[in-house]
Amino acid sequence: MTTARVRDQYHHGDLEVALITTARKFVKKNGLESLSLRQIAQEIGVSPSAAYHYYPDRNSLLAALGFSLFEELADYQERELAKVAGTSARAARERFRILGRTYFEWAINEPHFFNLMFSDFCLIESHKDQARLENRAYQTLIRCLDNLVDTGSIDKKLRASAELLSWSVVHGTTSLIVSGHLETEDFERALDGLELALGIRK
Amino acid sequence: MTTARVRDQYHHGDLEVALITTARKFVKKNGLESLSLRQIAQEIGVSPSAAYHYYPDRNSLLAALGFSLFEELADYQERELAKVAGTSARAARERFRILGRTYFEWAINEPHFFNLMFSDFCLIESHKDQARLENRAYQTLIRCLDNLVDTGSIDKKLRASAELLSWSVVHGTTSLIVSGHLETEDFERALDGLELALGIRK
DNA sequence: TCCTTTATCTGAACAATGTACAGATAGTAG
DNA sequence: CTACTATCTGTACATTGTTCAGATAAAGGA
Repeated sequence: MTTARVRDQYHHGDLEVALITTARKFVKKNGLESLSLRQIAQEIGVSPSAAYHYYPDRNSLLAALGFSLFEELADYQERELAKVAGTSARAARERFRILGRTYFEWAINEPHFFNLMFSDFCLIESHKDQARLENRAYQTLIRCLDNLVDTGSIDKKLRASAELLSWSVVHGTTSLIVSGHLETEDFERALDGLELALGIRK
Repeated sequence: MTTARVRDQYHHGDLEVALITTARKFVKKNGLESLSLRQIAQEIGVSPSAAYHYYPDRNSLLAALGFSLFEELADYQERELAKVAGTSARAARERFRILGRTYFEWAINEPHFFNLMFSDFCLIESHKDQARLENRAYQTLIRCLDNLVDTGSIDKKLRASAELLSWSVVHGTTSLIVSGHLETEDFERALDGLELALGIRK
């Protein structure tokens, strides 16, 4: 009976996570511009000023949501990567491809999330939690590239540049497609080109 | 005496461009989030509702500003490119480098502009003027890569992928640096890696 | 069990914003 | 000089983020 009495009570019980959850729902549907604290509060069934006990302002809520989305993306990527085990060259190449594809699909399926993650809102409290989140995805990429080196599938001369190139090609095409400057099919073309340029495929 | 009587008159005379000019000034300083139609109107010395004669809403004004910034960027790039003439391999490589660097510097110097250009606002009336603007920068890139092929500075096997790779690496690193996910120095490192991967430099 | 303290939320209020609309004003064409 | 049209004003309204004094509930100590 402790968890059931959530609504229509003076004390909500779990307002802090309810705020993010509801904000997530609104951003998913309508993007960040139209996100309203008052609508969120109304949806939860709480006063407009209740949110200010947990977040100093609207921007902070958006930032918190944004950072949680980085974790969601990393979770998704690791889940998909885990499906392809093995130490073969073929497996290493497929994991490299999956790493890029999951990033892209995440952005295509939830463009509003992608926009939030790389907006000014997720820049405020930078250089702290952010670096940790960043590392999680980055370490995955490094492991992936090391696998490719181990299986002799990548030009060793390019190993030092490969991380930055891979990340920027994947993020760059994704960003350009989401913002309507490239076509959806261009992503796979870019991945092909990247593998060619890195010597992963002949 | 026709151009002087601009302020404190019932008819402003050039409100349409004044709106964009003033909007430009505000976005440059404080970004898009805080841009207010009323502040713009006040700065120009005009009623809050005057803008609606030229733009149906706030988004349209931001879109118009955004598209004009694409032209500004293209102007800047072509101006800088023109400084390096010649058909030598060295000149071709330098132009390639300048093309990326101007894109990056533009974004670093005016991050708010960059954010607007690739925001949802500049996506509304897509597939029309946008394609034309896009082409202008894209044609410049193609000419640049053709020069590199002519001077034998680029791996012919990679020519087909080179456009997409170059554009996405430059835009990707720029976007990641502007949003605080990479360091400023990473841009030149990425360009080095790109030239290495494309066979432009050994 | 009662009382005090603390965390949590409400309610009313304020200034600022985007936008709509009826009307005023000024250039322009006849 | 008159009629017309483009341009801008003034007022109004709903909505927003945010503040702050106070109400309410939970927790802790006697």
